Amino acid sequence: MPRDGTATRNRILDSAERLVLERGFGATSVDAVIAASKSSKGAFFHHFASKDDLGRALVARYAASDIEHLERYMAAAEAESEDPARQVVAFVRLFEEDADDIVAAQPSCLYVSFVNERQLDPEGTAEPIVEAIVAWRVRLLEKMRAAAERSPVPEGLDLEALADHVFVTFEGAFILARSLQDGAQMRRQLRLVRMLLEQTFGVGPGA
Amino acid sequence: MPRDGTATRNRILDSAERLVLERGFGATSVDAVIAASKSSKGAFFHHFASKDDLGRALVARYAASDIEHLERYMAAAEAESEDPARQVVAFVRLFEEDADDIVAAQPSCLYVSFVNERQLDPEGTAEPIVEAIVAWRVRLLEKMRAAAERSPVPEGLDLEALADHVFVTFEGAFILARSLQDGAQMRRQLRLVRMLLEQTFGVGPGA
DNA sequence: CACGAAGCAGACCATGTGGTCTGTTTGGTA
DNA sequence: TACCAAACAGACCACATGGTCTGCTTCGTG
Repeated sequence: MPRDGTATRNRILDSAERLVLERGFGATSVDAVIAASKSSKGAFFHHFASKDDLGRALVARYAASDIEHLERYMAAAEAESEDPARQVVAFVRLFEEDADDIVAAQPSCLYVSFVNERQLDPEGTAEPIVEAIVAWRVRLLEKMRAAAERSPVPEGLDLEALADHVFVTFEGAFILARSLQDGAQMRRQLRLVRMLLEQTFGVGPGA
Repeated sequence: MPRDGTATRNRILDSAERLVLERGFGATSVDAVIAASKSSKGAFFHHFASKDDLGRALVARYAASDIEHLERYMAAAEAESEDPARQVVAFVRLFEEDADDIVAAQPSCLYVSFVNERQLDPEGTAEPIVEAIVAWRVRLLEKMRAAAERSPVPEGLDLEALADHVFVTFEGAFILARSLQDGAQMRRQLRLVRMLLEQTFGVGPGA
């Protein structure tokens, strides 16, 4: 294996991700990506078969990082307490504490760009996104089910919907924050959901 | 005033809205809009100065319709009960009941397309969106404040965030539903939020 | 009924776009 | 050191796209 081209490939992916998060995938030209990553047409199409191929790679990488993030924070939450209810709350609190940094680092969520502009084949791009969503759902749902067994929850509460609601809040808060151009909205929404979860599972703010 | 061109203009707006909701604004070409609306280049640029101008008109119309929707359902909710807490719950329930129709009629929210692909001048497009968001916030916040005065809510609850959370859930649920290609997710998320609100403001499901 | 402007049709244009091709450099390997 | 494939650089191309222009049709009005 001659020279390692992974560095260039990652530079392209990084630049593309920044641009897509700001302007959307359709509005991001490959020329713009090339300019931002200080590479060339030759380099780009050496590493990616097409623009759509870049899109697939972007989503795959983003989703993988997302799942990794989920597992890391879930592990940290599990280290805080044995009680599944407190674990769920701690999990959301960890994201809440990082909310400002998250929004500052990325003004939007990559999923939105690709889910909304479905000019890519659904098979190739939707897959990693669904995988990530399901990962969040499964991980949170097992905690919530365990928590619901220990302390009673409201009659007819849809735990699966509640598990998904964390993802829903993330996506919605991104849009709210971006619309109002106020990054603090993410933190506020996450704090709210954390409190609703504390209330639902009967977990007080105390240690 | 010669012949009335409003009909053509509306046909263009309707077709454009459908296309943008499905493929995003950037991925929607004016040629596609012209074809879908069975009009012509001449007609298009007679009614709209540019593609961006169409975008502004689309957002303005959508936001106005959104606010109208808000007021209509809020009035219906107010007709159901005198209790502000029950009014809030009823308001969400009305959207919950229409959830399947809403998702079927529009696979996404127009706001997302324009907030995410900010290739339009922020001044022209962001304005109506912010206006609509604030309208929802103000309308729900007054109800929630009144409800919070009657029955105690959890300490430190951010009522403004809770008011915005309805909008956040809408936007997030659109993305969830579209990602999973399951329109039922909207209804489930709205039902969940309704139950969380019932719980928060101490309103039982009974009449 | 003339006429003028709004409404509309469609050929046409300039440019930006995704993608190709040829050529050059680089670095591991026999 | 000769060699070769990977890694790039950048000119080039075909085409889609946003936008213009000319001209025709329709209708309210003097």
